[in-house]
Amino acid sequence: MDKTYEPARIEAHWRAFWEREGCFQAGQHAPGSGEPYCIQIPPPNVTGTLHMGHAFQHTVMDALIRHARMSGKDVLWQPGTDHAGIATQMVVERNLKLAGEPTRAELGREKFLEKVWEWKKFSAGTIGEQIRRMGSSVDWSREAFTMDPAYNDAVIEHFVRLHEQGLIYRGKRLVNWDPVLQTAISDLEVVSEEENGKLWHIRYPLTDGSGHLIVATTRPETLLGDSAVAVHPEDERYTQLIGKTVTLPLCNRAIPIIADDFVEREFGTGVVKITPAHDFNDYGVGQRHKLPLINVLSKEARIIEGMPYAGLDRFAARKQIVIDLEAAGLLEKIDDHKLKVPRGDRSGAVLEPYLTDQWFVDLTRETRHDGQPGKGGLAAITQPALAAVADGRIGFVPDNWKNTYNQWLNNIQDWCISRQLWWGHRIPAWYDADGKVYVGRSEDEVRAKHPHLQGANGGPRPTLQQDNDVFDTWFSSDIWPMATLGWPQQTPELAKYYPSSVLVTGFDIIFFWVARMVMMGQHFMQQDRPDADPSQWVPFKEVYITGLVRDPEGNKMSKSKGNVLDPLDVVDGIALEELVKKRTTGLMKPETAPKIENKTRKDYPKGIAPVGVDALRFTFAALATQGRDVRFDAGRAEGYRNFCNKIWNASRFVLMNLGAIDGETGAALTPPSLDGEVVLSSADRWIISKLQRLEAEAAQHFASYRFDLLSTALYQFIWNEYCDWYLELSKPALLNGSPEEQRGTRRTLVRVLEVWLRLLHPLMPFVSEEIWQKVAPLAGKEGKTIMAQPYPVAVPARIDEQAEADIEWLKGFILGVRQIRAQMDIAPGKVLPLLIQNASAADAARIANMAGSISFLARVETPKVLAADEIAPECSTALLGEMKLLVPMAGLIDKDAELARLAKQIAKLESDLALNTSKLDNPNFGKAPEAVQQKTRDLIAQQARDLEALKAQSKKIEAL
RNA sequence: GGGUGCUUAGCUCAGCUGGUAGAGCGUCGCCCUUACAAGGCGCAGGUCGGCGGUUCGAACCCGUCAGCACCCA
Repeated sequence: MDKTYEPARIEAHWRAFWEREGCFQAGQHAPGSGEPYCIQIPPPNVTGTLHMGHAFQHTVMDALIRHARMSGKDVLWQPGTDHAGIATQMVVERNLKLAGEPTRAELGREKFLEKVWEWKKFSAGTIGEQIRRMGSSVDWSREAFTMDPAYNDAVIEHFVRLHEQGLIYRGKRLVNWDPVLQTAISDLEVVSEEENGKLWHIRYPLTDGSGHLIVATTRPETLLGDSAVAVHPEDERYTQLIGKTVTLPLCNRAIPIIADDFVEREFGTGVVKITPAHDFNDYGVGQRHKLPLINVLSKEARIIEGMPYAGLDRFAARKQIVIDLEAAGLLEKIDDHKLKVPRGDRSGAVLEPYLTDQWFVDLTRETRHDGQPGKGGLAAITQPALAAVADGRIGFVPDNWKNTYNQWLNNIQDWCISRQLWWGHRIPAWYDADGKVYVGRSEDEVRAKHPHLQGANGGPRPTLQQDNDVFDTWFSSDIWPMATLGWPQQTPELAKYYPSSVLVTGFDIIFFWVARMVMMGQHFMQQDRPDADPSQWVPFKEVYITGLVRDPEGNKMSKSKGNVLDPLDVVDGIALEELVKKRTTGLMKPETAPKIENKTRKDYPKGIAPVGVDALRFTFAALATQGRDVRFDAGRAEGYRNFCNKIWNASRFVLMNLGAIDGETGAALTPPSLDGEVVLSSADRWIISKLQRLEAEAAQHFASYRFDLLSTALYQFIWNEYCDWYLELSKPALLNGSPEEQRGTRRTLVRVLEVWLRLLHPLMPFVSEEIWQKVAPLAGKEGKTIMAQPYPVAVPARIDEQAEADIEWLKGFILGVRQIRAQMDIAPGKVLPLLIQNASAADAARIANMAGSISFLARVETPKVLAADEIAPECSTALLGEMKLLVPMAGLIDKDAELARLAKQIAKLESDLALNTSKLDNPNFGKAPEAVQQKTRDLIAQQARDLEALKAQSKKIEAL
């Protein structure tokens, strides 16, 4: 064993070993129930790389998975990636541009898709490598991709079935249109932020020449498509005008003045223009008042042919229209105005409400949209999804996230699932020459279903044209839990692993993904398993919502902000200059580079030190509190790297003391046998007892997903109990104990170590495996890998309260001496004489039993217990219960220093005592439970006794 | 406008059903003590955002105010 912990070598070795040995594959299990346990990875976008958020969630999932595997479950951790339609298409287009290759349009659909597949192959490899390096024990043999042929079939199947059930419709609706990407996007992909704009006040002359109305608008260019102007029905300023018409400026069309109570009287002039084809509110007004829809924009957001200003971009048109209105004397005024501008979350382009034909999933109707008998989407999909959480078949952790889920489902809109992209699942709909649409699993199926499409009497078949569009990516990941297990085939895997045990994901995709998986999973599995318990319909039993990883200032990490970290840069370390370079190259907005550089230099002045995978994983676990933000702190990761080093060295100590390695060289030796009689000391029994408590705690924290508490418990036990105390206590025992005692201590050293390595394994797989391999045989354990060993379970019978009390007493004893030593500036190596006054019989027995430990740890001579009538010399004092620890001052301790030390203790004790006394003096304290009262009385007695002792001591010294 | 959180030591955060506030990192002092200086030992540091209420007792429950954050419209 090397003298220092070097993670890189260890990690590479065991990663290869585990995969070679097939340790991650589903269907195998340690001795136990073999009950299925399944997690499906939230599939990362195939184009990207793993970021800190992925690494965090993968840490959590891998901990759960390794814990389940060690607990004897039949474990499947399903990996895979998502084709991420828009994102991927954008990335590939950008790459083509950077490489100076032909554009998407120039390539054409087929050639372009070849390019995307090339990129996918490369990118998926990177992601897979990252997942491997983090030690994630996913079953690679089952890796899935949302564009795999089988997965594709599942996507088509779920669309066709929904269509057959009347839950899909195609319609001309106003959708969010991205004029840059030239596709529709769903409400969820719209980001609205307040921006500075203008409010133009425009005069609309009354057609009868009796004056004009002033209309306030933020979008003057849409005036070309106005169908009406509207006022509030109770707005007295305008009531007499309702029903008249105004003449639309620049167009000379007469449009009606209508009344609708959606108009806010306080906004602008209280008169608004109504443009039903270019505004969501106006669309509703148009429906209510049967107004014509006048489209004025093309897909690129230019004014269309046949309109004034034809060919002008929307913003150019706005400028020109304002100029022309001004020239015509129709512009009343221009105010500054803040407004919410909707932008596409991918392109950043200002979106247009745009009238196009799109496919929708009905989620809002009680009955079928087409009037056929049967349930509509509200009854068939949305309400059952709400019920699954309401009746507890799906639980959220933390629980309050169900509010977010419910709120969204209660206000849901129909889902626009078509996208005008090339990369994705092409919509299985075909159009005949008349534009009539047929939906089916394939063109053949469509023709088979409709005899008139087969060609009469062997004549030519009518041509069919497939829909050019693809599905929204989320309309394929919504069946991830089913499709990765083989659905729509009823496979054994689907039978065994569906529903999965838990979904681990961030709160930001509760709507996008979680809710939609529940909707679809339940809808289809209810149909496939009509007789099963409803708990078998949902896609997962629990949803564990993690926080989002943020930078040290609490900002969300994003490439554009330049504050992203590659988890592997934390693992391997990265120099500042390299990190700056990484963050400032390939930016969408190169002008932000200086700012990013400054922030990087501020956040990581020395770069990032390498910590290894185990330390990073442990850091994530420690940060996995129930909050919604996780601020990543590289210093914390370094702290846990040190923890790894501690583990490493503690293990070296154990192996050395068992004769299994050479202390100097670290070379392996043949250790002497530990067989034979053993005697366990208080310390041995104490650490075994503490271990039981740790095991119980670990079980509890896994059950409640409290990885922060789990990591703290492990850290405390390993460092503060096992290393700080038990290893130290073992030293005198190994030096001076009888053969039986030595054997007892050696055995306890190695067995307790072997157990906590297993406890630690789900969080720190590499270092625990590396050490376990060496330690296990000495602890009488055999096995190929720690991965397949049982996760330790507490044995309550091994809790030893007597030993625990003994060691707590010992710790207090040693602390007392150490405090005197440190506060009196006595050299640590100096062996002190020690007198004991007022020792009870129990104290005396403990002193006798643990004399070796006391001398070694406190660096004192054998304590001399004074008889009741014996007079002590002048001493520095520490109290332990009623017993006094006395270090003679002669030649060691300064009188004033001791007085100052005592005074401080006295002051603290006095204030504590006053507090407790006043509590007890409260006449109503009698209402408190007896146990609480007794505890307070005991405490007061103790404090009073200590106070008296210290005061007496102080007086005595003062008198010197 | 509707909703959900947050405010505890210099920093990042725990604090279970209300019973004299905890951890890690950092700071300070002493130490290269034969597993570990990526270490050991010890100390310091908080009127738990403000105010009010319930209670014998409030970081915790209720109300209110202030500040911050996020989501939805």
